[in-house]
Amino acid sequence: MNKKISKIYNNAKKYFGNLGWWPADSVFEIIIGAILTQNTSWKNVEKAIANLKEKRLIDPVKICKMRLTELSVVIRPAGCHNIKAKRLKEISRFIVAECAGVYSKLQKRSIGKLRGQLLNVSGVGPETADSILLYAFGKPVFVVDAYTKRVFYRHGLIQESAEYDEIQVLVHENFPRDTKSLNQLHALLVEIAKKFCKKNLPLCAECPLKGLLVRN
DNA sequence: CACCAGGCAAGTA
DNA sequence: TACTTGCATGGT
Repeated sequence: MNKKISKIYNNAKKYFGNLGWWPADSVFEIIIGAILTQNTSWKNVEKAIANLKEKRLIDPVKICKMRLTELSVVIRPAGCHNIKAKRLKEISRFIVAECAGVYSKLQKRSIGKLRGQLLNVSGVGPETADSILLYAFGKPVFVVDAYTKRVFYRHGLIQESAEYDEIQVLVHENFPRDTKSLNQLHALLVEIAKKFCKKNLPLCAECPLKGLLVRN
């Protein structure tokens, strides 16, 4: 077990403390958020979710029945609203078909099976699938995103060309495989990246991980 | 392979 | 003030 990821985790945690990520009122709200946040900042997603809540639309059956154009208007602040409206209907159809809103039915399935099924839904790629597995279903899965990739690259853990699955395997093999730790690790990496590891800029001198740095 | 869909915050000139 | 950048996925 390479200890580097745990060191990143410990240093970042000293700096940011416990982050307690992805608060939401329901499993389905998390699933919606996972779709809406694709290529989009969370601020914009919050506005779209607020619109959905106001109209009592955090409900897979209602989203299935709605007209695409109507849904599109409600989620507009999240960007790519026409595409994402389609994707919300796709994932809603999956939820209704597979569990009719009884999420414990899905939760009982293995990570491998559920991940495969989620990836089979149009508009759900690896990051979205893993976000749903971790945050909605509490499965011990690491979510790779642009921020975590950048932090790992700047600390010499991966090549710039490293692909999603490779990065995920690296974490799964070198970090405790439990839901709370993986949730916390992802949240910490995002905060580190935003504050100290910005794109196209040298690493900040104040970065709490700088002692672990091997390049840049 | 490159480009597009679309919004908004945050950063920079 | 006005321009630029970041940001997952699938279709063209």
